[in-house]
Amino acid sequence: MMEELPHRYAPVAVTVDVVALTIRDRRLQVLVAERDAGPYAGSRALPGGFIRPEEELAEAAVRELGARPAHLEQLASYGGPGRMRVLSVSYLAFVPHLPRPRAGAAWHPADDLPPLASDHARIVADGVERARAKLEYTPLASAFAGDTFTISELRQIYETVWGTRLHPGNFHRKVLSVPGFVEGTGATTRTGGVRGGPRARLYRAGDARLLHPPLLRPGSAGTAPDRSPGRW
Amino acid sequence: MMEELPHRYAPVAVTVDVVALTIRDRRLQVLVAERDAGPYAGSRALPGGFIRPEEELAEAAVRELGARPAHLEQLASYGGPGRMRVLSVSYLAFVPHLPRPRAGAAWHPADDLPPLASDHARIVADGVERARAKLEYTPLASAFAGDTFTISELRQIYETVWGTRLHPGNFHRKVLSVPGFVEGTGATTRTGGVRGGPRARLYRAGDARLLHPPLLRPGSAGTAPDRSPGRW
DNA sequence: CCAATAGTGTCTGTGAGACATTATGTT
DNA sequence: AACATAATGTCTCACAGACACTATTGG
Repeated sequence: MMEELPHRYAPVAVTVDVVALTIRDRRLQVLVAERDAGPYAGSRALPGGFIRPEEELAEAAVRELGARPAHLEQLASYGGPGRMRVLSVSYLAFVPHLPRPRAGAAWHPADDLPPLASDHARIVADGVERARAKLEYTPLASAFAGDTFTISELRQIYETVWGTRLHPGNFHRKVLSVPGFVEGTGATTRTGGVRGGPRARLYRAGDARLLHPPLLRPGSAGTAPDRSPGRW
Repeated sequence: MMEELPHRYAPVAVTVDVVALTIRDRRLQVLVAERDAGPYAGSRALPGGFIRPEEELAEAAVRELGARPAHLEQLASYGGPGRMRVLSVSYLAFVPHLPRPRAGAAWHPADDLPPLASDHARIVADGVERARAKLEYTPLASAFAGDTFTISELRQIYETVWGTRLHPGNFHRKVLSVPGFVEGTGATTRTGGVRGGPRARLYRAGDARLLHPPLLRPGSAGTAPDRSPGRW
């Protein structure tokens, strides 16, 4: 079925902006691009750009990111007259390791960002909060890790994204008790920790897509998933 | 700063489509509009239309809905080449009572919808799932009720949206134990239930915006095989 | 009287968190 | 030797769910 192009309505320019998160130096970091042209030239902004006629929204996000993330999901759309007829569809991406960012882009700590164009700072805040909530009830923390990882490495991911310390023993038992969260590889690390300790067992991501029961953020007051983008 | 209109990029037509939910006849119902013009004339679709230059996205959603909902939040955006350069930003609305739908629109049970245009059936599915999740950790169930309501009425809302039966006694105690969920009015219903029983106390929505601890859906918890014979 | 409902009490299993313990590594 | 870490065990508290029970209303 073909939808006729409604040219009698004022057209809108649609961009895709990506909140790409990784963990580097034990900090949650966001990919920030330098704008080399346009009215915001010289300033910084999220990686993004105008969508092309033949591509899906998610494809545009991957193209603007310049790499295939371990996880990608839509965040929200931001429009309104304050944006001069530019509608931004934002995406959240989890990127493992430290891929070298494409030219003109650099990682910045999520809690120490430079000034960003438009309302991108708010988009980042929405993305970080979404990421924190996602770790509670999905196994996506492993999207920040390599193919195999130890329970301690997984715990560090949680601690970094949530900004809290977690009890190592309880975390260990909890992760292994959730079906499908991780599965053992039979292997262990080649050496103990930097400061000693036995070799840790290596795990890979399991096949669960949701965690039952979830790993709840400590500090009982406070955390609830907020999937609603924008108050209106 | 002014953002220059990037006319060198192919423009896109942006619509806002609303998944409006209410509870009628103890069923979750969705507002469906008749399309009176355009390529889908005669078919049904979600209430929606093209955004206007001077309005916010949420304003457009309220305008297309034709009424101010008790709750409104953005759902997601749907684009891609399969939609012929029409990008749809969808919204989820909770509507209390049974306001008379505007001309050309009618309520349909969410689990028995007529064929809808484009991918609107999927948008409805996304909206219903979002609504179910929202009831778990927000007090928004009261958005389906009147100004005051009984605990039983609140429970019926949960049962209808979730499609499950809930234990009356446990639900009662749970709701009253969550701070800020409901607050008593001091009044009671004028009569008992249709089939008897004492007069129920009336409550109004409290000031909490999040429920902690949340009301979890039964069935989602408990990975172990269901050992309880009595199913509520 | 009978049935249905409002509201409360009580018990139990589960799980989170605090803390302890043992084994195994590194410096 | 000293210490950090991996992994597991134990205890307690909170809470969800099952179940019981009383009081109050309509038919």
